[in-house]
Amino acid sequence: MRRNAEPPPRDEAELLARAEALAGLTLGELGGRRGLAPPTSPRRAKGWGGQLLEDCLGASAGSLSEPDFQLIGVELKTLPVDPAGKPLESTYVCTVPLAHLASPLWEDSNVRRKLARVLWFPLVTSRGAPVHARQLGTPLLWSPSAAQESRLRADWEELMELVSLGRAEEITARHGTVLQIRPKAADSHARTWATDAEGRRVRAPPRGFYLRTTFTAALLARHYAPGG
Amino acid sequence: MRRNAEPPPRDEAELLARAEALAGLTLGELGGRRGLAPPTSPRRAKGWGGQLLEDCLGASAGSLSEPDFQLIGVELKTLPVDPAGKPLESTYVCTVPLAHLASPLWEDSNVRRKLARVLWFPLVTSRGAPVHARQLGTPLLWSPSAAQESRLRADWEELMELVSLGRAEEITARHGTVLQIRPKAADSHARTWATDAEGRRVRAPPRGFYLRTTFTAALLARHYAPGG
DNA sequence: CGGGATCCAAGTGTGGATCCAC
DNA sequence: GTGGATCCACACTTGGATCCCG
Repeated sequence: MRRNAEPPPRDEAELLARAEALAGLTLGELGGRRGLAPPTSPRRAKGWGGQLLEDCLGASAGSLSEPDFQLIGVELKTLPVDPAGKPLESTYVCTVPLAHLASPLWEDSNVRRKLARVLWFPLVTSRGAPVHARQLGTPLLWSPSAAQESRLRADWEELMELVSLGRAEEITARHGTVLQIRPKAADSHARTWATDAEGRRVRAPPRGFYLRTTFTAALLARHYAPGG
Repeated sequence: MRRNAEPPPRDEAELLARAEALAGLTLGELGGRRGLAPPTSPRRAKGWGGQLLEDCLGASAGSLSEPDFQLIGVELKTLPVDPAGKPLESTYVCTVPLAHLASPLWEDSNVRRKLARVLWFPLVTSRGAPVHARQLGTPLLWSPSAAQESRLRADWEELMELVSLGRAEEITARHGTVLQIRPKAADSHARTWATDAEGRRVRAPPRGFYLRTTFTAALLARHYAPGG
């Protein structure tokens, strides 16, 4: 990837215009424009669509801990949906900081920063259909409503309190109503540095924050539903 | 590399025996034993000989900040020499910690740890000869004499005092009588984190500690010279 | 159905050093 | 001669996510 990437968009209007121009294309067609063939196995296609879109829309290359579109502060997220528009998967947000004991503030959190402004790109994914047939829907430029941010914040504070106490091991994907914590690693053997309840540096599985499908489903529904 | 590496030696005697059995071989012959052909361009061969030898002698794979032979606490260093046995290059020891302000102690330094016990392997390198013709000399298991350690320590303390003051930028390869600091990076654009004179985190070129050739020449001479 | 497990690409850092222009 | 610049391999990390079995 990162071959012949587009220049960064200068403002949200330009980004949205570019994005809307891609609606309706399949990943096969989009890849063809850049001379790239989608992986044939779905397992090997994880992330491929998202990175292809980044190139096509001019996201800054490999920006670390920066929004995908740094200049204008927008994060790009593809969202696999079924033909009815219902999200099929949870959405990864960012890694969970397991090594810092100090109880952090929502205002300073990566979750809040990442979700402050998002360009959602639905990707219509039919069960059993090949990767190249996945089809881009209509993109949506979004910021959390007050109610949405409250829910995110409540979950985040509850989860991070456990993390700050060195009790991250107790957290499962069942915690959190809209935001959850799940493994985020190459495999279950991966380890990163964490702080345990006694303040010692220990090895623990890396984790990530994810948005539940109920949250992204509601978000899409508010914009695309008849009368929404 | 790391293909079919040998098991680690159990003690210094076993390591030295294995090493001595390789004396006289060329890199071409040694690589042939493992089915590996030396790079044809000298530029692309940097480090190749050293890593090949690690495999042949059973060094622990990719051990980070650990001696090459962890079990027995020995570091392996190849040393390019001319046909008369005189070192052709300085010897890289370890990276310079640029980010920590606290003035460190020689006793805790990586330089001291790395050089506490070294298996030196001369590699006879004739000017203009191809990589495969470089020939292993007689290995030497070494620890610093009291006088050698005093010199290393004096240089290290002088250099690290400047580093601790955030004045690493003032250091050139001209400092130090036996130990020097030089760039250690993919290229001159590389940057790592450092602390400046005002205590701010800044970007700076990565540096390494190197032994001057005068030091390694004297070290070899003491063992191999007639009457040494 | 969804919680736990996994997959790819690319950037970064470290360890192995020697190259080469001035 | 040698100070500054460079070269390769590989582990690790992060960012992009979706897979898939119980």
